[in-house]
Amino acid sequence: MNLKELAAKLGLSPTTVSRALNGYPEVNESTRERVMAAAKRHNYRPNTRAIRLATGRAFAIGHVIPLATRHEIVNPIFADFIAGAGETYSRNGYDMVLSVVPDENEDDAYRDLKARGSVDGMILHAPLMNDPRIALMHDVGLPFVVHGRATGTDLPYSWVDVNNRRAFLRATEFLLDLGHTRIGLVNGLEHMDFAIRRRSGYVGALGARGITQDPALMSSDEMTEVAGYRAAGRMLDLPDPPTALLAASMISGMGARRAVEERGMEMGRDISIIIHDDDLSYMKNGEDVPIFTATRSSVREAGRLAAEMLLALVQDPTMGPQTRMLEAELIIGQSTGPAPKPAIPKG
Amino acid sequence: MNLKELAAKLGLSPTTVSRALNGYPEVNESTRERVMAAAKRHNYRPNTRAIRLATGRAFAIGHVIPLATRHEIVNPIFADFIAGAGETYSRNGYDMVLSVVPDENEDDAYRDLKARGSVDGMILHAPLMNDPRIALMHDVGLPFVVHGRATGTDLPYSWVDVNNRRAFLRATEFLLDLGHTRIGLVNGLEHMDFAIRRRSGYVGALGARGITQDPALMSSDEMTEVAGYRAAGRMLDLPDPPTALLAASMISGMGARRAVEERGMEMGRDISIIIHDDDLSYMKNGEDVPIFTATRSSVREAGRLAAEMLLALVQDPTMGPQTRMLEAELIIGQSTGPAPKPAIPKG
DNA sequence: TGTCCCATCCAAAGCGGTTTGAAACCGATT
DNA sequence: AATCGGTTTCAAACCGCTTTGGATGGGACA
Repeated sequence: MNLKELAAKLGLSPTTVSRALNGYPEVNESTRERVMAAAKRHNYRPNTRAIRLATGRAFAIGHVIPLATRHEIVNPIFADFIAGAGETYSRNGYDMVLSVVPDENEDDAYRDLKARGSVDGMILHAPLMNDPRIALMHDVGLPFVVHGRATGTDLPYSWVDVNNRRAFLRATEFLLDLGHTRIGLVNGLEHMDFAIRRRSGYVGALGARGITQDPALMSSDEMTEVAGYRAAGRMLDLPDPPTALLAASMISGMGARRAVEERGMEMGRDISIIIHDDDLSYMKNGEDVPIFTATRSSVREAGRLAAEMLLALVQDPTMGPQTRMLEAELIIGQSTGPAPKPAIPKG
Repeated sequence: MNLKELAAKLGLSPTTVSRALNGYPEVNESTRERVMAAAKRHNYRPNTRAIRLATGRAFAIGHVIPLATRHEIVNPIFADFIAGAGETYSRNGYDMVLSVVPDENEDDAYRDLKARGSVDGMILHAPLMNDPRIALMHDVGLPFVVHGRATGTDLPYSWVDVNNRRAFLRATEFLLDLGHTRIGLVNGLEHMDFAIRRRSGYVGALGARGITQDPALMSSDEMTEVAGYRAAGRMLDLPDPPTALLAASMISGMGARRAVEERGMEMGRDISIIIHDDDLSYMKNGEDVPIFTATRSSVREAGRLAAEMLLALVQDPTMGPQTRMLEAELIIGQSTGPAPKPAIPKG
């Protein structure tokens, strides 16, 4: 059932039917009702392919997912972001198209989506320091929103981000207040902007208390369980091991916990751990009592907000760059406690 | 730059240019080369919106993601499947459109995607027992592939699935061979087909050795860390606790591990754990030595295979239902060992 | 009664490709 | 020179919708 057939059945022109369905004023209310009723009765749905061609709009938002070789973006965090964004899209009648491409083709993917007219806007994931994609997107000329920020870029752009620096600053201060002075950082990859900011918060807090940073207590790797395990393990095996750890994610934290428990230590007593909790639906930080003390900020909510921002930009491209900073909460769980007294009693 | 402009520049008709670019035989080779060169030079990309309308095909595959209220599908396993499938799509010039909808609208979402012509085929996720979506999809009339199977459905359909029953049968036998007789099952939700099959494998293996099943040793819940923790904890606190556990996923297993370690036990010595490992990119089961003994089958690979199967079906709809059964490997890790001698010597 | 203005509806021209049916061209054959 | 078959090209219709630019008709007003 298409527009023409429906119009014929009603004894009206396609023009009028189209207008009636799309709420244009120049159609008699009784006619509109008749059209609406007939549309429902015949289960008419306008063909999106035709709408897209006719309007020149795609009613779709693109997400490019680079694959594998450089680093892996398809992680649980990404999944939750997508879920949040997708929710917003479908509520607004937009499709979400994911383009999974080998990362050497990433630039082409953005250009292609634009040139072939498959999307009206895009979300940029996992921005790096000086991320070249910001310039690329300006060149491409499609509205876009970055999930995160790209330090070093001087071009304007819209973003939604967590205040990563402040989150890790506060987490570090919290540990310092508990008497910890040897604090290890199990960070994400530090070519990623968020990881740089987190480190800056960590370093800043230490500096403010006059504690000099120790490179042996700072690691940077993928946010996987295994990487967290490895990094934590290395630090714990130092002659002068940390009494507290800061981990980049729930998953890193689980790895760290494995390393801790493997060494017969107990979290919250022998060693304190704070993680950043993205509030993933499948990886909740415990139930009533949080497992980990954590800086928490829902990445799903970030997805929703980024999508809303982007749709607004798509609807009104004259709107200038928008920004939205989310603050992480500091949630106290069972994984932190006062710094243990040194093993060799000092008095 | 569109087709008409390009044709004008070349002094050719749009027809010829279109044919030249699409490899039709009725165009002079020298003309084709001239056209190809010009297309590249002017960076011409055909507008997908127009192609879609003209050909009546969407060049896109749909995935419907029901949201939240019933159960949560947006999990790391899903993410990896999507990554695998997406890879195949883009290699074949197809888009992947995700439709994230409140689950009470799930049926409408399938119908909508078809009626509005946004996709040429769909993948069905997380099939249930007697899943009504199989009938729905037959009604909708688009090619589709199910990731998993739907026990109880008598309609034909294409699927890609892991041999879940056999995997859990073998895992259970492995534990029995190690002398375990009290084996707990930390299963996924048992309205999901894969969970039913796993239980059937587990029950089957016990039965074959004449061990009567104990309802207290069988749990069914979401595959989250917390749920795994809770289920394992409950079993461990029984007067007659299990000496081994079978967990539904890496994440459930991590929860189980937490419960185990919280009780001062050691995995592989005091209690054996086998998990099902979907070989998730962000949640590898250790490095050289696996953390958990596991039944392993890459869900990402399943995504690739399902996508390939679907594209074949889309290209040739007369092709009958296809099926593909994947066997899980049994990987020996550090989490299993012989059943501990009973605490109170019996003889 | 004739005009004018609205409210309402419609024909037709896009959108940017694909595809059908026919025309133009060319060398070969009679 | 006329005919023919094959190759190459093109004009125009079409996909299913939106949107522009009228047309139509009826009531208000002079």
